[in-house]
Amino acid sequence: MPKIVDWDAKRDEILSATWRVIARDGLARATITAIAREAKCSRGILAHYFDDKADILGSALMLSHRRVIDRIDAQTAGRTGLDALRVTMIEALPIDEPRDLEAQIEISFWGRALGTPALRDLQNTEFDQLVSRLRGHLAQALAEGELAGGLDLDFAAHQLVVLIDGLSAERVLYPDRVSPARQVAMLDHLLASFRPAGAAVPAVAVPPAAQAGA
Amino acid sequence: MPKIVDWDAKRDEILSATWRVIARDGLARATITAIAREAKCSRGILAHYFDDKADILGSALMLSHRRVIDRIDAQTAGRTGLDALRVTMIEALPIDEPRDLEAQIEISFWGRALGTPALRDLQNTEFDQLVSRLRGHLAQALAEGELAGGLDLDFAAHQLVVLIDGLSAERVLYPDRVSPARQVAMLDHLLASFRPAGAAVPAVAVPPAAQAGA
Amino acid sequence: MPKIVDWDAKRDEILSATWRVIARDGLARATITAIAREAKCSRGILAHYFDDKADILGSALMLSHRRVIDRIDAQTAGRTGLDALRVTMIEALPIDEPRDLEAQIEISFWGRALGTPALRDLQNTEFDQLVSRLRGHLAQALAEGELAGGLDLDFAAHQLVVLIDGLSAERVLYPDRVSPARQVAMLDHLLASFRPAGAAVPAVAVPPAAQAGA
Amino acid sequence: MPKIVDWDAKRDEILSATWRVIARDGLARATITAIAREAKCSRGILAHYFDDKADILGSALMLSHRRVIDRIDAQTAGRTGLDALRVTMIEALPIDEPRDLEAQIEISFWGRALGTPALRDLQNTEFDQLVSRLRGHLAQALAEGELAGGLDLDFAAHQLVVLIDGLSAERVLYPDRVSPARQVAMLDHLLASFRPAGAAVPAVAVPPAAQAGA
DNA sequence: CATGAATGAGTGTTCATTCAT
DNA sequence: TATGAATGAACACTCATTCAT
Repeated sequence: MPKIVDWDAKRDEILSATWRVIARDGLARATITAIAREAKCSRGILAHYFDDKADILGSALMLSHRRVIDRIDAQTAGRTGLDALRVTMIEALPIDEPRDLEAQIEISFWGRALGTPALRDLQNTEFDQLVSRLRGHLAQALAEGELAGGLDLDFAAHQLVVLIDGLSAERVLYPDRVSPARQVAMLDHLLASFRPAGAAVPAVAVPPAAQAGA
Repeated sequence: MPKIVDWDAKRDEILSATWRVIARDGLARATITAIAREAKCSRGILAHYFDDKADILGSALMLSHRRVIDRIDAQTAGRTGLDALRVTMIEALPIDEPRDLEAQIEISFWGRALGTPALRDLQNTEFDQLVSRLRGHLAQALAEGELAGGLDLDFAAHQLVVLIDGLSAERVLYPDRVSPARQVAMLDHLLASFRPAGAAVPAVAVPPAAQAGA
Repeated sequence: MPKIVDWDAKRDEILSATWRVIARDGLARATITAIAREAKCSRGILAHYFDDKADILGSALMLSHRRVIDRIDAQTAGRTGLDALRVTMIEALPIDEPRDLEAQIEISFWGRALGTPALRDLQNTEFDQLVSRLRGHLAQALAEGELAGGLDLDFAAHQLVVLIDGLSAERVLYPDRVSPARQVAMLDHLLASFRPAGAAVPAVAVPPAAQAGA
Repeated sequence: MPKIVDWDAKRDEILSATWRVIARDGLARATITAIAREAKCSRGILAHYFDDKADILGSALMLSHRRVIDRIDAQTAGRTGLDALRVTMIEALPIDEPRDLEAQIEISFWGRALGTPALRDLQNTEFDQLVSRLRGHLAQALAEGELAGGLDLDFAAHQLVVLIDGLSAERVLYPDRVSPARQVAMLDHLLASFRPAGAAVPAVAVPPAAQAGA
């Protein structure tokens, strides 16, 4: 059914245009007109692919989340324990341009979530999903003896999420101060604190983006 | 003689009303009408105390920042080194209701800062101010032998700021998941990583708010 | 296929409504609401056809000028010298109802031009255009021996423009005192002063409007 | 009663400030606030000297008219016939800076008069007053044999008023194109046409302002 | 007398949405 | 399926006016 493919492709195209507008001008200026102009289509056409503006914005946020998840799924395939955990975190951090865009979208929606219960629920769901992934990798790492014995897995998973959110916010607000290398260094600093005392930190490959941006 | 009003008090009253609207309905719904209704005054009177809406919102953000700074100044008086550092961090974290409000204001403005250069500049200035404070306390702590010898002070100060931003965002988005006790625990986890290996962690008084909210 | 509308026709319709409002209520009362009501459309639709209110008012003035010019072009075709000059003047004077309307529009904008440089520039351009037309006809008339030898063409052209402006202002302010016949009489009085001493004044057809309104 | 003098002086001071605002920013921007700021007093004080804004503007226009009349009275004292007529016209033309200001005020109100019957009436009264003065001087000149026998006095008086209005409008809109000397030249051109054929035009003193601005 | 705080109506403008074509 | 004309509500802001001090 090529029709469906076209339909989804058109939706994604519109949502990508929405991202660009939000990242460039801010969520407050992401009007229907601006999105339509960025997507090079008429305003009315948006109503065919989306119910209303809230649907566009919500879908844009969900698409952003889904892309991160897909990327994490692709990267963690075949990996286990701390290795999988670290790769998951790397994919969630804004260490290159497309990930910067995702972080900008995410932070833009945080403020709006305050007065929009639907957005809060959506973000709570995403939060649960990410935490449970991280906690799963942590549990596996613990079982494989990679972590210190008394580590509180819930606490550790939460620390990781807080690190993602903190670094994402900083990266968006002060892009020059939060280089990819620094992000990875903070991640590794936190991961090191999870390991048993005196454990040798394994050499890990620094992702290309983090090298380039350092 | 005209009616005497306390100009600054009236301004603060309007800005407080602005905070409440932002925290309750979000920045996008913080209209002049909503602010005037919350402040129990007419729309027109706002023009007497502020140039325009941008002035109101910007002033609201600056007042929030100033209150945090004032509180930190009051608490750090007479303290030095890691003690002063920890107190500074505690005052910057959303561990009770008024601090929650400040965090909500802050996160609300993050998204808007994307498309508003004036806001970006304002927040960059605040960032510098906070980092230099934290770094000052760290340098003093290092001089007093409280920290590990090889500690990178800039990196450590940055980690602290990232922790504040990450916890603030989480607290605003998922208030039930980020208890005050957990925030303090994450702070102490990070501070412990700054100390020399094997150093005894001094017993610190957990702030009342963190106890109550746990 | 979307609804087909004649863009220019719709614009002209709105501008005509604008004229009526200005002539009836004055430029100060020519609000967007009043114009929309006169044009029997919503306020929002005006934004589809014009950038903003200044665009509406400026376009209204330019359309008025253009209609005068078009009329002059039509009437002067095939005429030369003093004959063309006189016809040009007749078309620029408020000697019937549609020309009265144009004069009202024009005089209304004079006051606003004081504080609006864009309007001043627009009117300067129109002034140049009219003066050069008049001077061209005068030069031709001089070449054909219709004028007194020592006539200062620039001065004469200026006198004609001053007459138009003076009669337009008077007609708008005191319509009952400035009949079409009187306007033509003043025009012919001035034209007679351009002719060689003792020259016979050719019989000219008084325009129907001037007869009717006398 | 010095109190009254002060009161009138204060009124005149406010009205002069009103003139300056109108001439600089246009009638549309002549707000109560702008006038109060120009007059260096509070907004509320204006309510003590005038009923409302319409009273301020109307009074400003009337004061402008009264000053012209006073000046004409002073200059025509002891003069008769064409001499008095010419002096009257000179005083009514914008040939120096203070008279330019009066012309700007006058033209500004023309547009507003369209939608404001009270202003129309006021200006009609002024028109009558000026025309009757001019006609009186013309009648005297005719009686003294200064004019051509068949001259239509009403028509001639009207021509003079049209010249004033036309030159005033031109001077306001295109100040550089309508020098004082040119204004006087046009006036004298018109006056010459009133004289008997072949009559010698008496040498007249060109006013200093007209000389300077030429 | 004089001040300036306060009000509320009115302005131009932006915007999401609907609907006929 | 797609267009864009049209609507009406909401917005920030300006302003003349009133009134307590």
